[in-house]
Order: sequence, then structure tokens, then C-alpha cells
Amino acid sequence: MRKDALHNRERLLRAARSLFADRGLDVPLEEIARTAGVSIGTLYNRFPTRAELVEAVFEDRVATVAELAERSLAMDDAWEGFVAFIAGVCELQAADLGYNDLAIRGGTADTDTGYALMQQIIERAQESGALRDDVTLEDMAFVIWGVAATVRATFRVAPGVWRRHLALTLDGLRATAAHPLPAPPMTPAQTRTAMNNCP
Amino acid sequence: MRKDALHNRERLLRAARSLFADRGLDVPLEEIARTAGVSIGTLYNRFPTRAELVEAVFEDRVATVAELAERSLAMDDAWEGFVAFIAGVCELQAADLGYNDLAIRGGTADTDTGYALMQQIIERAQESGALRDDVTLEDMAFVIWGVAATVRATFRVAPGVWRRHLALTLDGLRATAAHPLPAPPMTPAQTRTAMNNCP
DNA sequence: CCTCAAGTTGAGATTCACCTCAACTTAGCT
DNA sequence: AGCTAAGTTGAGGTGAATCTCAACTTGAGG
Repeated sequence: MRKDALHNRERLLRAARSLFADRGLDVPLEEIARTAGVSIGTLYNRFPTRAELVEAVFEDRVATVAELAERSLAMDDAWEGFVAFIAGVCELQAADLGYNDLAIRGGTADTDTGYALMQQIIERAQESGALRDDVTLEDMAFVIWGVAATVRATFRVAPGVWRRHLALTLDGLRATAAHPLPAPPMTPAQTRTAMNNCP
Repeated sequence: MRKDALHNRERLLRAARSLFADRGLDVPLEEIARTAGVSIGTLYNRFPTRAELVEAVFEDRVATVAELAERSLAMDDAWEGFVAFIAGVCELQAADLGYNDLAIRGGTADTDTGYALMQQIIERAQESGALRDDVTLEDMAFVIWGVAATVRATFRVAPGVWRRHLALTLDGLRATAAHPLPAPPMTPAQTRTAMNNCP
């Protein structure tokens, strides 16, 4: 790859990162190119589809989430670990409207290892007796979707209230809060399609 | 109003109702006109803006929610009343993607009397000791937004799981589940803007 | 039956975003 | 210095949705 091409790639990624962060994933590509000081043709050269650009912009997040998961597993208290992980992911969402959008659509921890780690965090918290026994990995989507919706709605007007939403939600996930659930959890397949279906 | 005009108005409302219900509020107006068997010009004649059409389509819901609230207040158990009300609103959301969209944007119970009734339901449930003391009317937006997000994501693939999300959320609202909340509630003004800000 | 205000029509103007490609420019090799 | 593959450019085609308006049609009162 020629050095000017690489340079332009960087500029595009920087522009996209910043625009996605405060306007969400639906920013016009033309605007990203303009902000990067590059023509629309160049953008399409580097990133033939929007998805590839998004991929590239949020590449690092996969590792971030994995680290988050490992740090959580390393914590002494299983419940605290669980909370730290969920809160950490939500923090990422709240810090970046683009990632928030992506989280809704299934970008978070979408690797098999990501899910495996999350599964571990959940099981450990359940074994410790703090996390209710009747929730599954798939139920975490509710937390992500819910907080994402609140983040989207309150991003500008009350940045930070999402923590209140999350706290209420977590209180519902404690074993001590458990009351029988009215419906079976989603299957992994359902969860996957639900995440990719999102507009 | 001439009788053919009235007739066309009805056809437009019927078409819009049905399209909104299963595709959300962003259906193209041309499609609504076509479905109604009427020209786009007529649609614009009757409803100069999309908002006016939406208004007309969901006019009845205000009363429905008010009834729901009154029926809930009439229930013996305050907590059951609270749950019945919230669940009732969510049921409306789940039954109609358009109303689900509208709920996100602040259409639900947006009358002063609607809020007043909801306030009563909450206070009563708190006085009974079942609903946690530290939540406010504004926190109900989290429930609505959260369930709305889940409804949107799972509408086709797992219609009904939203009940599970709601059940988990309600478990977090019980007094017995309460743990200190990390952030103050939204102010009414913030809630209002947050609702109207939504995309 | 006549009249005309009320209502309808749909072709086209407008806007906005996506995407392409032929002509141009340039990095980097020899 | 000269060559060429790699890269850039942006005007313009495409498509989808919104909105307008001048010409036409029709309900209903007299």
C-alpha cells in the first residue's frame, strides 16, 4: 500500500470515528469524506461498503471488550465482576453513539470468544448466588438494548442518566430480586437474527 | 366536509393504521396513499404533515391509556395496579410498531392528565411499600424505552420475549430489590426533550 | 339542471444519499 | 529522468422519498 493511500486511510478513519461518535452510524459518507479532506471516490476505494468502514473504525472494540471481560473475571467478587463487565460495555456505548448503534445491531462481543467469556462471567455470578439463576446469556441483550435506547434518547440532554437506568436493571438481575419469569429466553439463533434485523 | 372527502380520509387512516402497525412510523407516504387507493395529493390535502397523520391515527390511544390508568387505580393491590398499567402500555407497544415508535418519541400518555394518573399510580404503589421509594415518574421512561427497543428488535423473530424483559425490569422496581441509585432522576423538562429528540 | 366551491389528480420539481468511472495525478522503482 | 501501477478526483447517473400546483372532476345547494 502506497504511503499516501495509507495516509488517506488514516484520515478517513479519524473522520469517521469522530462523526460516528457524536452522530451515530448513519452519517452520510460524503460528509465523512469531506471531513477527512478526501474525495468520495477515495472513500469508496478504501471502503467499498459502509459496513467495511464501520468494521475498521470499531475494530479495536472487540479487544477492549475481551479485556474488560477478563478483568471482570479476575475480580474477587463474582457479582462485582458481572456488574463491572456490563457497566463497562455500557460505558463504551455511552461514550460513542456509533458504538451504541453497533451494540444494538450485534457488534458487541460478537466473537465466539467474547460470548464464551460473557457466559463464564454469568455462570460464575450465578454460582456465587448473587445473579439470579433463571437468566441466560441471551437476556443480556435486554440490558444492552435497553441502555442503548436510553443513551440514544438522553445523549445530549442528560448524559449520565443511563447509569440510573442500568442500576435499576441490575437490581432486577440480583438473585434476591427474582420472581418467576413469564416467557422463555431467546434462543441464540433468535438473538442473532434480532440483532442483525435492527434498523 | 364533503362525504367523498370524509370517505377518503377514512381510507387513508385505515391504510396508515395498518402500515404503521407492522412497519413502524417511517412508511413512505406514497405507499400509504397507494394502499388507500387515493392519490398522494389527496393525502397531502388531508394531512399536510406526517405528524398530523400520525396524530390522527393514534388519537384513540390517549383515551385507551387513560382508561388503562383508571382501571389500574381501581385495582385492590397497588403493586398489581402498577404492573397492570405498565404492562398494558407495553402491550400496546408490542401490538403496533407504529405506536412503539411513538412511545419512544413521547406519544404515550403525553397529556397532563395522563401524567397525573401515572403519578398517582406510582405514589400509591410506593405508599403500599411494594414499589421502591427512590424512583420517579421520569424513570418510567426507562421502562418504556427499554421495552420499546426490545420490541423493535424482536418483533418478528420472537414476539413475546419483551414480556421477559419487562418482568426483569419490574423485578428491579420492587422495593425489596432496591439498592442505592448512582444518578439523580431526569427532570420533567429533560424527559420531555429526550422524548422529542429521538430519531 | 346548473353552478361552483370543494376535492382530486399525478406528473414533475426538489432534495438527499448512494455509487461509478473515465480522466487525471503521483509515489516509488529502475 | 522516465515510466507505470497505484491512487485520486468529482461530475454525473440512480433511486427513493417529499412536496407542489395547475388542470381536472364532482358533490350538493339552489
